[in-house]
Amino acid sequence: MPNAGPVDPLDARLLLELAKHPRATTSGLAGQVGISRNTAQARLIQMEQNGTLDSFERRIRPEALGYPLTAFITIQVTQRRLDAVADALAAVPEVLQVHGISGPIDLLVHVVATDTEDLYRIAGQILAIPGVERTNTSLVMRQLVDYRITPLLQRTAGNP
Amino acid sequence: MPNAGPVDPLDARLLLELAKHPRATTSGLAGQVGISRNTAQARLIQMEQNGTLDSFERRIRPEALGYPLTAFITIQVTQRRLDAVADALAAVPEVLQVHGISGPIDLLVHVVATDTEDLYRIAGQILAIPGVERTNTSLVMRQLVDYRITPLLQRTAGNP
DNA sequence: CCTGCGTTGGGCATCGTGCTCACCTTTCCT
DNA sequence: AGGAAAGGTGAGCACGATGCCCAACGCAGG
Repeated sequence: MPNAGPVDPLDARLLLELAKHPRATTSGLAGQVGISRNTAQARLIQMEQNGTLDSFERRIRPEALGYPLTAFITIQVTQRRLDAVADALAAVPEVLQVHGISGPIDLLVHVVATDTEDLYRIAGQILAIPGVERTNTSLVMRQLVDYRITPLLQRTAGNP
Repeated sequence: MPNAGPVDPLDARLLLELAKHPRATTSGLAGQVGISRNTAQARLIQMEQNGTLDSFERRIRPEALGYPLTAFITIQVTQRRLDAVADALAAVPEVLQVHGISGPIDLLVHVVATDTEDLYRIAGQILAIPGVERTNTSLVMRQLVDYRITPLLQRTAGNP
């Protein structure tokens, strides 16, 4: 498993630059951050391998693929069927991610859909999975804060 | 706003290759997909600009920054205070994303923390925001399905 | 004091990039 | 049918970036 990639301030500054300019070259990044190209290259390769960076899939917007609707479905599962339910969820293409969470609700499922009808179909498909007791679908109507991690990066970088 | 980037099967195949090899070169991708380098380059640049691709931030793992805990906090908000609450949430670095959702619960907040104590502090900080009526914190204990979008990509690519 | 470890600057051959062009095919419009 | 528009192709070219090597330096811990 990906061990904790201990990101030091130097790495953080490189990542901040990358967040601003995803297509920046290694040499360019080195210049911006003020380190030698060799060091920048070493750090980047290391980060790509030690689990600091997630899959490229994260950058692909479902909207662009024709799935403009996002919803979160909470699931209560018959105990001891968690893994079986997870497998069944993984078989649904529109399921992007499944979290096992604490509390009365067992699963939080991140799904996308082409339209409301499609979402209804997917919700039904999930409800039909053996072991699924109860579901609750919440449609995402607005992104009030878009995904960002720069605040934490700046903290690691020693925010100047 | 990013208009829908209509991803065609060719784009999808490029993205699938990129998902497998994030550091692949444009020339390499063109070879793998079986198109000319010129076309691949044009498609990639276009996707980077028309909103098909999300920010690079998405690929940075919070765990690597020293935030191994992930939680989802649901919030009920005093109506008409949504934007004010959203602004206050955006001021919390550990808040990665905020969704406005349908149903009795108004907001779904994605947060990370260094440990449980840290999470408790953040939850308290959120509860103290004027307009926040009720919160409910669910700790993510396991990723039952890791984020993936390849199933949808393969569908777009005309899954062979 | 000495030994690793990471950074540095230099250098080098190769490859990738960004860009331009002429040419071709397909599609759509008149 | 004719013709324009859009997108793919192969070729070419100058420049920069890449991957890799090495000797030297500063700094930490033993």
